[in-house]
Amino acid sequence: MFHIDPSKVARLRAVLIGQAPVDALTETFRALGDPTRVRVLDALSHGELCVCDLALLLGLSQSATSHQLRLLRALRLVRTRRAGRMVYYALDDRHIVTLFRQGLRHVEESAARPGRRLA
Amino acid sequence: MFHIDPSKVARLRAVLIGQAPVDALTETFRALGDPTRVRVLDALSHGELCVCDLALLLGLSQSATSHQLRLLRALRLVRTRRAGRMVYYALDDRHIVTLFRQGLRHVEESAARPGRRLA
DNA sequence: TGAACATATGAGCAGACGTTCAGATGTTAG
DNA sequence: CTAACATCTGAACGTCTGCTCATATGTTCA
Repeated sequence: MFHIDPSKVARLRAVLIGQAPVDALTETFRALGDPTRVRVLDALSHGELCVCDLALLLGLSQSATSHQLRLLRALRLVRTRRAGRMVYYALDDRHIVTLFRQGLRHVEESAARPGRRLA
Repeated sequence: MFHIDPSKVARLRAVLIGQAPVDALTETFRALGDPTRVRVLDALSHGELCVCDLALLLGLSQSATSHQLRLLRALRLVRTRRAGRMVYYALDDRHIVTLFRQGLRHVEESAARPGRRLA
């Protein structure tokens, strides 16, 4: 394989982020890269919800909802509050909403431009 | 399945974002949810690169690099500039960098807190 | 305690994803 | 034109993902 400018590549290596941040970023974005989880976070951005109401809202089974919430919790995107047998889920912090809204801004602006898609 | 507050759920339905924004958001975040693509965008945030140098930088085959760039281009995250036989890729707009950096801020702050993980 | 309830979790499966491999496309130089 | 080159693309393959199903955990109330 041929390369135009190996010295530029060498210089870049020193600037790029390391494996740990890459992996953390990937995990976070991957969590947001699923329609169900996007809808979960959108719903929770309006306030906490118990698992059963969230399941009703999204038209999901209780099990599927719980599995997704578990994943989001492991990534610290949501946190829980127990109230008797119910468990209420909420966004972990304002950072998540910011990230979410920034993504929305991108897709809205992107949709405004003429677009080509994959086959 | 039982539900605590169906009326709250009904009220929420009117506020949630629709399917088109959900899908667009999902697509965008999913594109960022892969370590290879995270590294591609990180690299391109420092300036445009041709496919071969990008492949060298990331230790990927030319084909794998091209496939990923194609995906990123379809999502309007990167754009191309042809110069002879070479094709240079660059981030499509500043929005992408913002989204990327906001994600970084989250994972850095999140890493600072004590964390629990999945099994 | 025991029954009912709300949620959590493990196994299994169909579909999606990222890579490699082989070959196509489009460009430059002779 | 042909040869060399840089990139693109389709097919195929192993892996990962998100769901369902069945069951476990932990709570409340009689």
